[in-house]
Amino acid sequence: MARLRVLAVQMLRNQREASLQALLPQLRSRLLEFMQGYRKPEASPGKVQHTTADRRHSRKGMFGTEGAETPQERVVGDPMALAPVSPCSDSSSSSASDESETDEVLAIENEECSMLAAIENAADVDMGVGEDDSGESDPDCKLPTAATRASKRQSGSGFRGVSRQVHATGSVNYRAAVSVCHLWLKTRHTASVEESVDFHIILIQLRECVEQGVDGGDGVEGPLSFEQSFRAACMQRQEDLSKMSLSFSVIFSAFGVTFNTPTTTSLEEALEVRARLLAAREQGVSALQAYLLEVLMAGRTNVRRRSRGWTLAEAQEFVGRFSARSEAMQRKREAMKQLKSEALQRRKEAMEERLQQRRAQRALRDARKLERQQQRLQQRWQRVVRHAQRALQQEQKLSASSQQQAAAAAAAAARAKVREEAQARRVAERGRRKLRSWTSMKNLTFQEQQVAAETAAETAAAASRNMCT
DNA sequence: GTTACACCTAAGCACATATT
DNA sequence: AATATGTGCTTAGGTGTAAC
Repeated sequence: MARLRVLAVQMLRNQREASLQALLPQLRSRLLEFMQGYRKPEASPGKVQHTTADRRHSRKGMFGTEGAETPQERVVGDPMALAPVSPCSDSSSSSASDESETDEVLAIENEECSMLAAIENAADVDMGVGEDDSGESDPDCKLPTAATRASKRQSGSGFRGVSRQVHATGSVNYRAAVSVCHLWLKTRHTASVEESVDFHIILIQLRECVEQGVDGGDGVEGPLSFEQSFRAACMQRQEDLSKMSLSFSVIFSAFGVTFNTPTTTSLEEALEVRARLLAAREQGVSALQAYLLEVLMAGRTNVRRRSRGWTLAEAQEFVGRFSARSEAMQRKREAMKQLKSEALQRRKEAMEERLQQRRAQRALRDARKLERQQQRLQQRWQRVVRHAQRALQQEQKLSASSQQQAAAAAAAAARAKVREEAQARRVAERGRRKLRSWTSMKNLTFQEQQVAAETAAETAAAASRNMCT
């Protein structure tokens, strides 16, 4: 394990500048080499037999009281190939140079560990998407999409599709599992992570083969049904599959209920259950319930270990969930619809209310405007009235004064007339006096008398005019 | 609705120890 | 010695759920 770390870190250090694409296959192949080298010597497929010796050995290893670690224990104790380890754990089997390098590794482990994990993931991606020509391609241990890579969910084993179980006693087990179109394939548990990874690789190859068969891909004569394709793929890998003690269950969700059928070791049974469940789902809730009830109540023969059976009441209660859930979903849909329409109604009402408010506001504004206009008119009117009154008063004043003036004028005119008349009389008197004096002057010619008379008349007239002005 | 897990429960086995 | 019972461990089967 330490060697692997050293190799990994060396490669990282040496090739940090190199492109990731170039680095990943090498790292991956080294990892697989290591894992191959550490493969458990005994390969006992099928049921695991616990001999007394095995168990004693296992217990010694478990409690760590005596004896050297077996390879298996080392793998179990160090399930993550690239996980941190204590410095002394590998000291007995490591060379001096390895030790120093291990120390170095440990020193930079914190820094590198996350990077290694990232690279491991990236390597998986690389192998899942791009093809590795090394012949050790592992299309299986992959995190194929960015979305999956970003997922917080992480396999405890460090390998996609291989789950890890740690028991209270500290023992660790691995199991590979893959789902293929509702069919869930699980291998037996193994104590060795690499064995489970191998199993998972085989399962993924199987899945790809099945999908190719269904799609009518390369080397396949036309599209096959899922069952045909699955059977054919299993036939091709019969030898590998026999080592894995595969068990099948159908994972399915319908009408809002997710469930899985009881596990079976019979592929044919699993395929049939799957096909019939899919068909029943198409037909509706009651058809699905009927068939599922049949499945649950059927005696189970193709199992390694029988789990609890279903009583009729339990099975009925379970299948009843479908109709209940279906009804609940229907109710939910209706409720949603109702809510939606209510929301729409509320929105409409709110809009109407806002509109009314706006109208009321506008009316209020208009009323205020009108009021202001009226006030202005009123004020203007009042001003006009005051003005008119003042004008009238002035008029009246004027009229009164003009009357006084007229009266005064009339009085003055009368006085003037009197004066004028008096003047005229005086002038006339003077003229008469002159005339009398002229008559006394008898020696004046007639013409001179005429001129004198005219002059006297003009003087009288001028005097009269002067009086008038 | 599907997939890929993590996690839990319990069946089944082997062994130790107590009882007959 | 035979049998019953308790304990420890492995692993099959099943459930829940996050992420998509």
